[in-house]
Order: sequence, then C-alpha cells, then structure tokens
Amino acid sequence: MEEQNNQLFEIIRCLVVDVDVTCLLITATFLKKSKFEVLTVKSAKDALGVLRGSGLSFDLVVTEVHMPEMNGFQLQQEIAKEFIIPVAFLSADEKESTIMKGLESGVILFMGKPISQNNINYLWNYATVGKKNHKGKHVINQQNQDKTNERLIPHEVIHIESSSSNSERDKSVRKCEETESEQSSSPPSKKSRVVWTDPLHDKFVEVVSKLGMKKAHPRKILDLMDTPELTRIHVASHLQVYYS
DNA sequence: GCTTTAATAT
DNA sequence: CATATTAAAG
Repeated sequence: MEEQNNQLFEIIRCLVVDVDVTCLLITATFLKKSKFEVLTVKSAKDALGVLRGSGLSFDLVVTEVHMPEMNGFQLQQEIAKEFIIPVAFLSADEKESTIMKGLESGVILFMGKPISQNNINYLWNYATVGKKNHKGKHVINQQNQDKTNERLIPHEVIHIESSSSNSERDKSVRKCEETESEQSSSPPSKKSRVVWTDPLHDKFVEVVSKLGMKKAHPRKILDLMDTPELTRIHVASHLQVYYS
C-alpha cells in the first residue's frame, strides 16, 4: 500500500485580523478554500485576546496594517513577544515604506488586497514549515503553482542615497534579520534605533495634543503612549525635534 | 536624584 | 536627515 496521499493531517490554523468585515469575509473564504482553518477577528485587541485566551494554537496570523487602537505593526510586535507565530500583512496600500517597515519588524510577507493564490501558497508553506520544525519530518505539502512571484519580498538592504559632497566609502549596511523569540540567539545585541513610523508618530501626536502642549512632557507622553519599545529618552528626543 | 531640554554627536 | 547621547538646568 502506497501512501499516495501526501496530504498531512496538519491543520494550519490561521487568525485573520481586519476592521473591514467584507475584507475579513473575502480573506477568510479564500483561506478556507485553501484548507486553512480560519478564525477572524475585527481588531488587534481581539486578536491578542484570542491568541492568549482561546487555548487554540495558531500557525499563522494575517492582519491588515491600518487599524484603530492598535495597528498591524503593533500587533506583530506584541505577538512576537509572546508567541512564535508568523505574521503576514494584508493591506490595501502597498507603499514601499509600509512594506519595508513590516519586513523590518519581522513580518513574513506583505500581501496586497485582495489575497491571491500566490500569497496562499507562500503562507501555506511558511506555516507548514513553521509547524513542522518541532518534528523531524520533512514533509512539505507543495501545491505547486509556479508563478514567478513578482511581489516577493526582497531581503534587500535598505540603502538610502545620500548625496553628500563628501565622498563616502562604501557602507555595507548589514541588516540583521531576527526572529523575535525566546531563542538565545542574540538578545544582548539589540542595537536598533527607534523608528518613528507613521502610526507611531500619529499616536505620539495624538497623545501630545490630548495633553496639551503645556503639559506635554516626555514622561507623561511616554506613559500615555503605552508603547513598551519606547523609553523616555526616545520620546524626549522625538519631542524636541518635532516641536521646536 | 529624577526629569526636562539645549546642544552636540552619530 | 532622523535619532541618540551628553550635559546643563529645573
């Protein structure tokens, strides 16, 4: 008896996060057709709630980037801190800046809406691999649909052209990709500087204006922002640059 | 001391 | 240029 059936009994459970119910439905439907088990939530907060309290283990999170309260970036950050679950972005805007930010924060894939078969394949592969890494088996279910992924994410170095009159040497900017987990790979080397992304800056502005320019001091701003990655120094630095 | 902030450095 | 770091005040 040969086991022609290479279909594993793995259930790839996927959590889809989006404020737009229509998008949720479309995405969920698509994923379900591709044999994902899908659960949908309409906010990052709900997503975290499900991850933490549902008792279910998820193999993948697909989230929209732009969301009220907590956006995709923040959600990804939170997830990375507590779980080892790959996060993919699914967003209407495919601005390079957005994509870059996502990749830098460890997002596995950036997809444009609507979700497509290409993306599905990638997701499936990623989730499957991620799941099997606990076992020793090397069985990857490949539903090969070889389309050249034009939108595949480059692991390229971010190079910003600086047109200085000074002749600079080659700067080899190595970008270290780190999968945030409890792995004792390189915790001490967290030498990254804070990037004031648009969502982050928005929150900053929001808090500052809520406090009023009079009382908008770094300490209070920091507290109200409730963003663990930030320190008072960061806020202070940003504050004095943003408000002259 | 701890926080803010101007100035300076990367 | 955007952030970080320093150091002087408050």
